[in-house]
Amino acid sequence: MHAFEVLRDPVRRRILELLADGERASGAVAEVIGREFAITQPAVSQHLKVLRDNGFASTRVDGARRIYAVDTSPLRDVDAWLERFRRFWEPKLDTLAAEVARGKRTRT
Amino acid sequence: MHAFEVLRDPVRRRILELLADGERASGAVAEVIGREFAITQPAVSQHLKVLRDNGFASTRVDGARRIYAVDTSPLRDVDAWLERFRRFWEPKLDTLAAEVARGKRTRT
DNA sequence: GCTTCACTTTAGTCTCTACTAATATAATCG
DNA sequence: CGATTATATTAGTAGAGACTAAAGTGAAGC
Repeated sequence: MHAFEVLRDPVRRRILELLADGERASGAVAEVIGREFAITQPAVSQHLKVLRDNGFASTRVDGARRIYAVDTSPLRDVDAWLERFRRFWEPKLDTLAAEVARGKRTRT
Repeated sequence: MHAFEVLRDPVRRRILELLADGERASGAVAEVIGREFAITQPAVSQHLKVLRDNGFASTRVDGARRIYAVDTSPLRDVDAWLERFRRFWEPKLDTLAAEVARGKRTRT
């Protein structure tokens, strides 16, 4: 599944925002998301599965809990796709700045 | 419609890539896309409409032709959303470089 | 060892969307 | 004007996917 298809769903985007602030147990995510979007715990679990299956999140077992952490590699793909459009809104960067902005390391 | 919902479709992403290289008539887009994705002209026209309606493209009339140009403002929203995740893959930039990378103008 | 808690998986439904075929509109050309 | 070219719109359909309810799995507590 393509990164943009995963990110299409507002619930999944919100889950990633939560995880960006630090890892959380499935139940903790379900509690917040369930409240914000009025969906059930299984629904949240299904979204977590999509995120897992597509490399957006990883899990760690802690007793009966599953701790989720964000994995940003697919987001980098999105960032890379945007690359070709950035010149439309970052037109005036000089060469060095452009290099840096493009993520090309300037020193080790 | 949210930017990610628009970008979810690979056809629409490809159209934006084409338009990023320069404006094109609807028919020219339909010709390339129709060949690459094996879909009809009306299907491409419908995708162009979605892009128009959501601010990803603008049109100019040229006789019987409609010339499409990319409009990147919604892509900037995507870029902005990615912002909070960038620290995961751009951890070592010094302050100045980070400012530049973030698009905050350093002069003027 | 049974009950409870934390979470996932499955089955079924309903809505949404991308598509084709057909039709409409509107400019150009003979 | 009538035919053709360029493009958009409409109607209808099939498939995808997000949800709920219910059932399954497995660790923890008494």
